[in-house]
Amino acid sequence: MRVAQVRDVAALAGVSPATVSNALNHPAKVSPTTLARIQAAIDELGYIRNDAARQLRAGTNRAIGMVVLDIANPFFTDVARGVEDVLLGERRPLIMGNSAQEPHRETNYLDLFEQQRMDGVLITPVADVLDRLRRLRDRGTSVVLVDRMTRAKEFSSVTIDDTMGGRIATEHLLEIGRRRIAFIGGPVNLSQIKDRLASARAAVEAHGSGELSFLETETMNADAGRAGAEQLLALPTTKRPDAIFAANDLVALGVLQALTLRGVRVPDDVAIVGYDDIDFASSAAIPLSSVRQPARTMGSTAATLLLGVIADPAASEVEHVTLKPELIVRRSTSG
Amino acid sequence: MRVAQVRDVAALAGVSPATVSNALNHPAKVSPTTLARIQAAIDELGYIRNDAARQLRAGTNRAIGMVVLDIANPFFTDVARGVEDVLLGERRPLIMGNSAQEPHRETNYLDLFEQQRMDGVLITPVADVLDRLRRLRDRGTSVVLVDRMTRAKEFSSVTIDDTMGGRIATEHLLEIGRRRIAFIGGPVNLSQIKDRLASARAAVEAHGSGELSFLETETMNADAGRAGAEQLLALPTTKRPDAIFAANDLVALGVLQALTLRGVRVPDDVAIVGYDDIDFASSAAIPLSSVRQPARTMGSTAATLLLGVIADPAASEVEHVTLKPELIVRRSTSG
DNA sequence: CGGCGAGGTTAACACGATTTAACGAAACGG
DNA sequence: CCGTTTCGTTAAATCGTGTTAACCTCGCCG
Repeated sequence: MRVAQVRDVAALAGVSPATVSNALNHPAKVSPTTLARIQAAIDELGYIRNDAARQLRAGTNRAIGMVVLDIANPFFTDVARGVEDVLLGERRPLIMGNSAQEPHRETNYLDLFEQQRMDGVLITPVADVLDRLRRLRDRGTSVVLVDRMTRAKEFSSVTIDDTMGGRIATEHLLEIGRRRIAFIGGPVNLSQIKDRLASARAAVEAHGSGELSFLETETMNADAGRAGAEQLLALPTTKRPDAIFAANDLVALGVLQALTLRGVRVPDDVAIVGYDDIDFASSAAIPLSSVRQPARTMGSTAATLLLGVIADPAASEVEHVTLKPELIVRRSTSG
Repeated sequence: MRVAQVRDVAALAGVSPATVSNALNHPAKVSPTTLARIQAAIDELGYIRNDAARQLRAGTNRAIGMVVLDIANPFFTDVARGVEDVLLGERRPLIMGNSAQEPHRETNYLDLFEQQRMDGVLITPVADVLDRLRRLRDRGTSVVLVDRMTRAKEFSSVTIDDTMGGRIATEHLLEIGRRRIAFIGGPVNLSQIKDRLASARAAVEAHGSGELSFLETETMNADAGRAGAEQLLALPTTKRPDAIFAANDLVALGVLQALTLRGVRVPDDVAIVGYDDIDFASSAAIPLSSVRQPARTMGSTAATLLLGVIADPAASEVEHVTLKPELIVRRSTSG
């Protein structure tokens, strides 16, 4: 069955194709009566415009591409929700791709977005894709970075203040009387980890008493948390930490599980603070204190920033928004 | 800056545009030496083909669209991973949309996929979109249903055997000596829930002794689990269940949390079985027994099925694949 | 030496919607 | 009554690639 086209609609409505196009894209230019006739014809034929043709002629694709770092991590799906919130209002489709932290997947999606001549792209980069992003921009696709910043600062970005996050978590542990704090997470070449760790160290130092140890992991999932906890439990009792600061909630949940299974009381023996405040943090057997990252807000902010750049790529300044995290205290640090 | 086109590449390589097109799409038709010259020109200019033009001319969009029911549910992100696994190998981009169980979002994505003339669509429908799907198919877009089946059976589908899932979970609870089993989940008009509940009832009946109560919830998240558990705890001790079968792991985690906080011992006082075996099930403080759904396999199967239909829409029969779930026993049912 | 076939290349058109410039008709004022 | 403006409509050109049928150039064989 042949699919209805503009000229079919035009024929049925008794006007020319150009008028149909005007009706769809510039309704003000068409008289109300013909507008109604055209709409009726569209409904009758079930006409749906061919977006490829529209795109080719218009030279622009209204869709926004997003490369998510890890779709299995609730933090990033929350970010995506925030982006959707904004784009839906603008009637712009969101094309989401999952790089799963693999550079070749990331490249794949960038290729796709480049071929599609997208209006804009949001990305949390895995590999070094700066040159790719520059090329995208040169071709007319606006780019905003999410949860990452480049040194050169040539692209707008939205990040969350990790220095503050590390500080408030550590200060909280110190305030409830803990002195031997262990930080679990990694790898340390992630700027997020670096910042959280550094500010945790600074907080301990500023406090005067207490000490901070660091247990680096390769990944940040529950397995890493379990392994890290086991390692700490192997220490002689006097050396054992009385508080653990996990680099994210997945790690914290792993830690919590390992401690529980070994009969260590949380928070009495060991307090735990996580990071991200994913849904599961509050659903844990012992609800987890966590540094809440405004993930959804980050998504909506990034989308808004991107729309601004798209609206006027030349004029708009490069802008870096830093959002503030917030400590959510729950049972795991307040026996 | 003007973007390089086929004719620019052709000019630089000293051939005609048609030859460049042949080099890209039918390399066998072009001599190796000119092929090399063209490739060099492409690299030098950084040429990237305009997919809108390709699509318009070819009348087909290689991308596959997927409408995910709830991107915040790890079960569905696992399904998506399975789909990706297959499509990546075929060099077909996956365009993922999240309906978040809202009909208007679902419609939005279907509109998009229809305008884009996608080759294929995978969907876990929320609302009644059968007529939309039929129209898609009539326009040449193949459709495969994921985790759902229509009564009319006009579309291929992949589902998981919920009857079996309900049975094995219940039999397991009976085997470890539990007799008062409560099923928590809903809404009951979901065929999944209906099947799991019915087969749980059947299993209890077949066993001869024991009873099954049903606590319906409106949604299936941790909050619903917490609320349900509170309700059960309010019962007089003799009426309290000694086992809970939760309709999914999110509910089960909520139940586990509520019980733990109230000092109920799991599994000694109450055993818990969940459903889905999401990552967090094994990471819970008390690792959760759960009916594992082969989510990733479901995704890859659906994708494979879809590719088959796309390859030959006329010849291929409508096919329904039912995958078998598997019971994973952990601490929550094996003190 | 002429005809033939194969492989490689080319020119021209097609895809479906949008835009531009031109056009006709109605409305208006002098 | 005629010239001008306004509004709605139209024919034709355009976007960048893929395909088709024709074409050219060799090399080969009779």
